[in-house]
Amino acid sequence: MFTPLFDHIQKFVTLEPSEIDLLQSCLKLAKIKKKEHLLQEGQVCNTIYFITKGCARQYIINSKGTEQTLQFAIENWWITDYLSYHNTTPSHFYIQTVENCELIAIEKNTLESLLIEIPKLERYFRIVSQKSFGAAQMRIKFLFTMSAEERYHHFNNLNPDFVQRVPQYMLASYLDFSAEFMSKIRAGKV
Amino acid sequence: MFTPLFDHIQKFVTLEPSEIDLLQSCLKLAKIKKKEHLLQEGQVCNTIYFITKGCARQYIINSKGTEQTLQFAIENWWITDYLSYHNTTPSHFYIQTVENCELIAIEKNTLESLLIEIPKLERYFRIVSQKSFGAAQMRIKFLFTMSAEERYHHFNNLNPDFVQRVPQYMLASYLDFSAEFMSKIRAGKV
DNA sequence: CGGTCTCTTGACGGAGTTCAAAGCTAGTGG
DNA sequence: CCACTAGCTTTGAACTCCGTCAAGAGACCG
Repeated sequence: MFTPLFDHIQKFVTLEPSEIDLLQSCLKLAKIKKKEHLLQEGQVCNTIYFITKGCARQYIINSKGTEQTLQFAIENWWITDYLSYHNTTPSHFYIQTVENCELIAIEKNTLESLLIEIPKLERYFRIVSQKSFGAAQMRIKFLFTMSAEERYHHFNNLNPDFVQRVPQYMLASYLDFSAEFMSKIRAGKV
Repeated sequence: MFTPLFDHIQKFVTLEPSEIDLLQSCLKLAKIKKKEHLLQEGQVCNTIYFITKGCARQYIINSKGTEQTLQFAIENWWITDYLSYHNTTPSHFYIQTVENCELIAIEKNTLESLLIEIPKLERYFRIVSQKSFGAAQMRIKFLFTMSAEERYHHFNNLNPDFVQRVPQYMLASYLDFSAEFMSKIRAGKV
C-alpha cells in the first residue's frame, strides 16, 4: 500500500530494510473524497502529501472570485506549499483533491524526525525538489512563449490521458486562459 | 572570499570546521565580466553557480527573436538549470551575467563528491531548492492574478534597490510585458 | 427525473502588442 | 576629456488576442 512511495524513493536512493521499516511505521495512508481541501488559504501548511492514487491541485481565488489552478499533482507526485511550510507563514493557496484520492500525508514533526533518522531522505527530497523547481521554470517558459492555443495543444500532446481526468475549466485556468476561450479552441473557432 | 556562501549555508545547517576546510578546498571563485554567458541554450548544464557579487539572469529567446528573462539571481542566490543538470539533457535556457560578477562555480562531479563527504549539504540544498520552488509558485501566482501595471508596482515595492541594477527591457520581459509598455507605465500614460 | 455543475456560442470591449521613428545615455577609443 | 556610436528608452497609432458577459445547452449525480 505504500509501495508507490517506496518505488519512487528507490529511483533516487537505496534504503536499507531497516530504514524501510522505520519509514513504513511512520506513514499513514488516507482516503480523501473528491473536492475536499487539504489546505485552505490563510492556514499554515505543516503537511506534505504524496499522491498514490487520484489527482489533487493547488489553486487560488483571484480578485474576480474565479479559481485559478497553479498546479496539478497525480500519482507519484508530492504536493504542498513549501513557503508556508518552511517559514510557518499563512499560505496563499488552497490544495484540494480533484478526484477521490489515496495519499500519504506526512506531518512536519514526523518528517523532520525521519530526515534525521534516515539522512538518505534528505538526498531524495533534494533531488525531487530540484526537479520540481526545474519543471516550474519550464512552466514559466511555456506561459511566456506560447499563445493560448499553443499552450493547449502542447499540454494535450504531453498529457493526452490526463486531460480527460479534470474539468476543462480547471485546465483552462492552469493554462492561463478563460474556460470560454478553451471551448473555442476545442471547436476550432479561433 | 567564500564567506558569503559559508554564511548562507550556516543559516540552514551547522558545519564542522573540518567540513568547512574540505568544502573550501573544493571551491573556486571566478570573476566574470558583464554580459558573458555561463550557459548556452542546447548545452548540457553541469555546473551550479552561487553569486557572491553582481547579478546574473536566466533567459530564453522567443519565436520573435526577443530575449525574455525567466529569472534573476543576485548575491547569495544559486542559479543553474536543474532539469538539464539532473537529466543530462540540452538546456532550454541561457544563463548570462548582467553585471560584472564574482561567483562560485561548482562542477557536477565536485558537487556529487561533496554531497557524499558532507551529507549536511544534502539538507542545505534540499531546503534551498524547496524554498526556490515555493518562490516559483508565488511567481506564477503573481503572473496569473496581477495586471502588467500591478506586477510592475509590486516588484518595485519589493525590490526598490534592485530595479536600478538591470536594464528596463530585461525587467519588462521578466514581468511579462513589452519594453514599450513598461515605458508607458513609468510615464503614467496608462 | 430535477437541479446544479459544466460546456458552448456570439457580440463587444479592452489590456497590452507591434511597428516605426526619434530622443537619450553611457561606454569607448582617439 | 570630448565625440561617436551602439544600446536603451520613449511616444503614438493601429491592431489583436483574449476576456467578459449573457444566455442557452448538456451532463451528471442524488
